[in-house]
Amino acid sequence: MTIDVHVRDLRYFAAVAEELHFTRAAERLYVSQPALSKQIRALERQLGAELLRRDRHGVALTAAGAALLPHARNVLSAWEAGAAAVEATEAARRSTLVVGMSTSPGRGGLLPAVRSRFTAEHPEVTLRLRQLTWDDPTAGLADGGTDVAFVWLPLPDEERYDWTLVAEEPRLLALPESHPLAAHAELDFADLLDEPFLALPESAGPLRDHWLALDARAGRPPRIGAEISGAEETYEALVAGLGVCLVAAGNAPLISLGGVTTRPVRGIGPSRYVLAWRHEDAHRPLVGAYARACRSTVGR
Amino acid sequence: MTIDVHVRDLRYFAAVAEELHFTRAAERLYVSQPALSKQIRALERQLGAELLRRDRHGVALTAAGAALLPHARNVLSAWEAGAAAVEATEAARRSTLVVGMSTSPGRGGLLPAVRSRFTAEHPEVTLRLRQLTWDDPTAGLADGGTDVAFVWLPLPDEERYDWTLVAEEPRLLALPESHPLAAHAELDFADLLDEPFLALPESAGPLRDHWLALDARAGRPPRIGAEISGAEETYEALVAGLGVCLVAAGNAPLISLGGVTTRPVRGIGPSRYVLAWRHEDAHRPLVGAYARACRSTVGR
DNA sequence: GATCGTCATAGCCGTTGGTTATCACCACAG
DNA sequence: CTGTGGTGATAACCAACGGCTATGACGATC
Repeated sequence: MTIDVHVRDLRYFAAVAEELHFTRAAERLYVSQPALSKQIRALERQLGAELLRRDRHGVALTAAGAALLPHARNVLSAWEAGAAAVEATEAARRSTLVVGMSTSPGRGGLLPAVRSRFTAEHPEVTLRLRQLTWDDPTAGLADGGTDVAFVWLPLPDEERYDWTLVAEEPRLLALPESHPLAAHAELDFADLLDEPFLALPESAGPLRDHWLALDARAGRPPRIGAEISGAEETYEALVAGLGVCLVAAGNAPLISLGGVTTRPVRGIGPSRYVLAWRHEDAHRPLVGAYARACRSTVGR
Repeated sequence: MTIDVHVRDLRYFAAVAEELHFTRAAERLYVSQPALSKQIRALERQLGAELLRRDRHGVALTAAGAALLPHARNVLSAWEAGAAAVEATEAARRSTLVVGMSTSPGRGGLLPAVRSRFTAEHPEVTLRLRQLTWDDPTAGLADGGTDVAFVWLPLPDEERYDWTLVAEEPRLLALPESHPLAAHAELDFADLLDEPFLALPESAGPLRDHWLALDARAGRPPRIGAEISGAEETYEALVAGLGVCLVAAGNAPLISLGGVTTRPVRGIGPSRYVLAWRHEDAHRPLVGAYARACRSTVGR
């Protein structure tokens, strides 16, 4: 059976113990004298001990009060430190922006350009870059690990996020150079329905379906050759012949290395690459500023 | 502008931070889960910082929460120590009885006899003896310095105290052997009305009047030779011829030293020596026990 | 696809913590 | 002796707090 106390009451007690005068202490604490009187009595009742003796000659500490006073001060300073620590952490958070991304956005120095625009406007802000795996299609937005993120549409829980368009790119088919279909300069998606595909993890949700082009399969389930959650992994799976996969045109260079190539595909739409943030963060100045910096960099 | 907090809320927070599970923490804290949830949110609102992140995968500490946790533990342990200190002090007070007296009660080993009876009944109790000056006719009862006290009636604020009779003794006149009145074996108070008297301090109130035998003066104000607030002082004042004074028969030996003597006085009543305590302490076991020990010692 | 378990919300109610107005008491000046 | 000023305590009132039960939204699981 622990007995708790309001830190305020200890502050009140310490003030009275210092002043040895209720009215003056009440003034110092910006409360009325009866309120102070009542709170001190409540504290005494709660502790089952008389802390202050009031008589004709004034106010004096009792033994119990004298025993409590240093501890009360300890509690007060401990709490002060705690509140300050939270405040400091919070201030750091407010002046730090974490940018999430799955693979590098690349695309001709987009990231450095946005950074320089942003830091020109907010030189005091620390900009942190965070790379996340493909398990999380929101690149850290969902769990608060990031404040803004470069991601591919569609996002899960779409209404929870706002975004601004970075690029809209056609999807190419990535496949081993040795693959029979590599002989064609351009492909038709209808010819790929039976091909094993490399797929994002289940947790990627609608984004996984998008890169499988589920909407172009008329209900026929795709064959899954392997699951991939990184660029190197994808390259290895392609070389190993585990399957083929769609990639955005802008990402083609990342995997078009020895033994892997890409081909245009008819019959599927483009993909949209966006900078996204949580809807509830829309008002945060840094989020807005970064989005603006991104927009004006892209729109140039 | 200081922000206070209820220690309970920190306890709640620490519990959730340890369990990382609201329902389990609520059980451990013996509160309902909604109550816990609400209090944590209130704490977060008060601090203006998210302390815990709740999402599909469970509960996790945020940076602010992690920053707060050790401080919260500090506050909790500081308060625990404070409460324990008060409790210890209070326990000591409950097991200590402070006995006040102005001069030694003397009277044939009364004090040791009461002590041995009392400690036989309460061997665990510390009995402290405290000597007080004649400025305080209640011998420390008024300001709480003592729990019980051997005093002379009448007391100021008589209704505030209870008492049990120790002795009823005639009042003698103490005077220098060289004084003309010392020639008589017995005196009449009417013959003393013009004598300068030694008086207790003003603060002694009605007791001062009693030792001046004000009620036997028919309104004629006494002549005050000096104020006295101790036995040695009284002896010196008598020897110096500053005045005479009344003393209880039982106290006569204390000042009947070289050059000072006492004589019976007709026309004034006796004095009552009592063990007294504050009325509000009447129920305290130790007070009652001491009074009982005193009564049975006296009544023997 | 129903169920379970999680945390959040709603609505209710006794308690708390503040207010102003007033009292009882004492010291002190006239 | 008698006002008068200043002390802390008390009364009456009221908004906010802190707890409860019941219920909801949402994933995870079988």
